[in-house]
Amino acid sequence: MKKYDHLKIEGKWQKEWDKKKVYQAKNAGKGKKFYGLVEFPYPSGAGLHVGHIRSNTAMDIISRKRRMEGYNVLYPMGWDAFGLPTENFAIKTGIQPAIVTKRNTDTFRKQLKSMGFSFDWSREVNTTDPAYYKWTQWIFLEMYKKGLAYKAKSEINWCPKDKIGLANEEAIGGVCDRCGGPTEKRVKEQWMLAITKYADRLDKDLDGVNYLDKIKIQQRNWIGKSEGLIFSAKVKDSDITIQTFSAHYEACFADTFFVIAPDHPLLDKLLEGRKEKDAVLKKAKEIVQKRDTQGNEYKDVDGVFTGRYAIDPLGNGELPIWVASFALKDYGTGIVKCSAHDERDFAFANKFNIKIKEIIIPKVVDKKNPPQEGKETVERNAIQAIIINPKDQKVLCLKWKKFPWTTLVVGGIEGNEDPILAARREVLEETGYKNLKYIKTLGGQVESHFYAAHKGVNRKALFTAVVFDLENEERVETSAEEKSIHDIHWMTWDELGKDKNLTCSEYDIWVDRFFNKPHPVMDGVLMEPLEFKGREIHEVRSDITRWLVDKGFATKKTTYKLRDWVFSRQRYWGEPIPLINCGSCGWVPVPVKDLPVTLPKVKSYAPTDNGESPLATISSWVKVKCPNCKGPATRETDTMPNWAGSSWYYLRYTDPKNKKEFASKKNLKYFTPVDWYNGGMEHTTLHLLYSRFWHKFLYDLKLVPTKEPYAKRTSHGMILAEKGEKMSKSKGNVVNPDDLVKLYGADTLRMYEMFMGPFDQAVSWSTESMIGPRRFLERVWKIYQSMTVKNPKDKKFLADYAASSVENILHKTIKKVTEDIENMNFNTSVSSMMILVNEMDKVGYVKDSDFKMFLQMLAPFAPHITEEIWRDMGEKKSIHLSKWPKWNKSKIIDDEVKIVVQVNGKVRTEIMVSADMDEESIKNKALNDKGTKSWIDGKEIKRVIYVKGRLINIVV
RNA sequence: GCCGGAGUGGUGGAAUUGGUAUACACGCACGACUCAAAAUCGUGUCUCGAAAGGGAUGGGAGUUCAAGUCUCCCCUCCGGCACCA
Repeated sequence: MKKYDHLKIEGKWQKEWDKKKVYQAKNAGKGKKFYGLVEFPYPSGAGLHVGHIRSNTAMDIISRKRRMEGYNVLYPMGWDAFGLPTENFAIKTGIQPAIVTKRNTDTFRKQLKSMGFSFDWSREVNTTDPAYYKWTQWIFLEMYKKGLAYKAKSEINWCPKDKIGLANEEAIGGVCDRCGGPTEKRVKEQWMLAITKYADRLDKDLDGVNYLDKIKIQQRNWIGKSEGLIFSAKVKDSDITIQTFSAHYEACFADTFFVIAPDHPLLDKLLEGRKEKDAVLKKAKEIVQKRDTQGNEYKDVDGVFTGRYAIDPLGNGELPIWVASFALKDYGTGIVKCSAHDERDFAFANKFNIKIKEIIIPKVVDKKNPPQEGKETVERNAIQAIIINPKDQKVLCLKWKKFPWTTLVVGGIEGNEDPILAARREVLEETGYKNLKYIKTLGGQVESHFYAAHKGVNRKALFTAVVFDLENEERVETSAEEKSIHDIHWMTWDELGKDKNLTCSEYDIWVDRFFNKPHPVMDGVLMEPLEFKGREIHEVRSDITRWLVDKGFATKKTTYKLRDWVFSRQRYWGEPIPLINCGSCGWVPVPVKDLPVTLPKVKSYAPTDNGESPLATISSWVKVKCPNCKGPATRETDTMPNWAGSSWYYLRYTDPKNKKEFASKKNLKYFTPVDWYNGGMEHTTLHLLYSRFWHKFLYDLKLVPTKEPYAKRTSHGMILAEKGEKMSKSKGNVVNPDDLVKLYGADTLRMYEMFMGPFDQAVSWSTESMIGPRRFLERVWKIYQSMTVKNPKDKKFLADYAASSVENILHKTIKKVTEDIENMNFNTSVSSMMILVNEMDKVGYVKDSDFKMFLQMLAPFAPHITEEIWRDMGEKKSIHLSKWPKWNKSKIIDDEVKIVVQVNGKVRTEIMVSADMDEESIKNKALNDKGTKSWIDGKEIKRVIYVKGRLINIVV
């Protein structure tokens, strides 16, 4: 028997596929096309990661299946090769980035080829290739011409020790990634791309694409669309008008103060000539500094009064304007109108004793005695009296005799009666205590809904809680009637809260208010404006919006969290920004005929002392003639971020060698959109959003045929190291795929990565477990080698075979694998193929036509071993160009089915019935089965439930 | 804090979407082959119980003939965002 020599087999077929161009896509082929895409890797020095293999194998399986289904498949690969690690390596070693990149991409290519991926290598692209980045620059200039690229001041992270601008990921927590020292913010003029102009479409068009829900949700959160209102307010004693943005404005009549961001541009003007100016600005600066250095850790409620007031547009008078730590200059208008009905505003008002006004009252529904349908609802104002005995701090409670109720003293307010008087009266009537000292009223009213069983009506009560101290025990005799209703008890707050019969849904509210633990009311019933009085806050929004706008109080406004894209980097290893700065003409685009602006060679790759790109040191490159006026001018020395090249690479694959356009219309029309794009969740908010933005821009220029670049987007889970931590060089837990390919083979590695767990979830690596898929492939190999009957004509053999389960399981497996691949359930397709192989092994023989179908189904997973056996069986053409097997319905149907018999939901026995037996007969058979008898004998059978082809449940 | 996702044997995980919980695989134990080991093959492997039976899907309640799956509350872990008005 021949040994399964994976090294020999895999090398042989990889060469053959290359030679025969098996995986090359045809430009504008006639038939149906499929464009499968995986994120092109950054060719780091560390080489291919097992995570790359997971994603690439998945799309490889899908692409291979599509090919076998008759599609013209484009499954390309390339290099996202600009970036920091290469540049930092160059700074350290002096080796040119281009040379390092060449070296790394060669390694990656070799590794990817050794995995047997069906990439069309004739379409390889590289973002650092001038022939590629010519078009990156070209698209940028188109954006510039349309006003989407502009220069603005922006903050960068700056390390004063290394004198270098740092990317955000290099300055996490305000610490320099290189030297560990503190970083600071520096304001620099930077090129920006106006992605916010596309924010609405980037949000809305998600409706039309097939992305995983979690991806859409993350993108939507990132874009952060929020529909709200703008209020304008005149500042008192000045001609300034401030504007505020609110998204939650239902309670805007409660607003009692304004806050402005400490770094708001208007702050200076607001303070002009005022005595508070210096103190306020000092405080504001302090807050901004804390924010910068502490980042997300900074959560202090802090602020200062500006000394100025603005006139409330809703007629609530002059409201103070404060500087507040939580106000952000870049969101909304940077100024907020604040009320007690917002958590942050409330905390701020509390801390600085700013007057508040509450216009939402809480609404509670008694869960024990909920309002009953069909009963009349009686509305009234009422009190709850909280009588405290100062000796032991116990609370006066009533235990009802006819009902299982424990309550406070409760009673209605009559007419225009004062709540305190009403409370005194009720306490006297119900308990006889007459000497009470008024302490306080617990906040505003609470709207309470319950069924008053003693009165037989539903009640909507507006409760006010009034607190008294008991001065002494002196009581008047209460009426016999009162005595028959309830007993008096004194309980601590705690005892009361734990009382099973407590009938007071307001209890938690009273406790919080009593012990001065105020929290903002966010939900409940609106009291102002009068037009909306009594309505619940969560259902009033659309009406109150219309009302506020119609009355001219406010105007509608939509804001986004998404910010414009900072597009400049003061780095060497990126696409030069193709603009020229001319003293007389301003910024002038490099003429298209002069593109690309290529990177010159430099001596040092480190940024200059003042934070400029190293390109700035090469005066021969920087100094140019203005393309416009021919006068002296200088080149922009900033480069693009590495998100630039990846924003459109999928377009270049369709026509990678085109010198006249970034891709021909014809090819774009045929191949785009990408039918299926798989990648990591870490690219959901940046790369995915950026490339959608570029694509939409190109669509507006009518340069691409679709609104969206990717029809479908899925994502893979991360592969973690054995202990469940991230793989990283520093932890030394990185798995090297090269070793595994040598030891077990690419087919085994591919199978293992598909088998190890659900594709979309994170899994821990386990080299030990790889032996499973390896054994599986060896078993496949062995079955083929020992398969003796090749062309069976022997009737007895055919009859035996038909009686065996191989054929049945084979067709079931084809069905399962066919469906599983579409849903990326690779782990279960592998396990079902394992079950099939175990069966073939057990039976001991298999028809070769059936074995071939099995090989075809396995081919996308393990392309080498299947090709080897396929050819050895006499096939002349590649298995990967053969037709995807179809399952035969009639072979899936079982003649006999197993029915589980349950008694009262517990499995008691199983019966075998023929598939066409009718329900009645099956039920009878189950009831008379001896396994069932002992469980149902002498018991009344109440119901028999039959689930077709599955089970019978006998209820006794 | 907010938004996602998850919690099932010693381990990775399955479960036709409400219908036999633990498929498949790893590991482990025992056996066969072997002078021996490796590899391979076979048997066993949630738990209590001698058995009959009972109990288990993070915890607690509920709906149902039937719950890993649905509903409510709570706990833990992972990912993303984080003062977004």
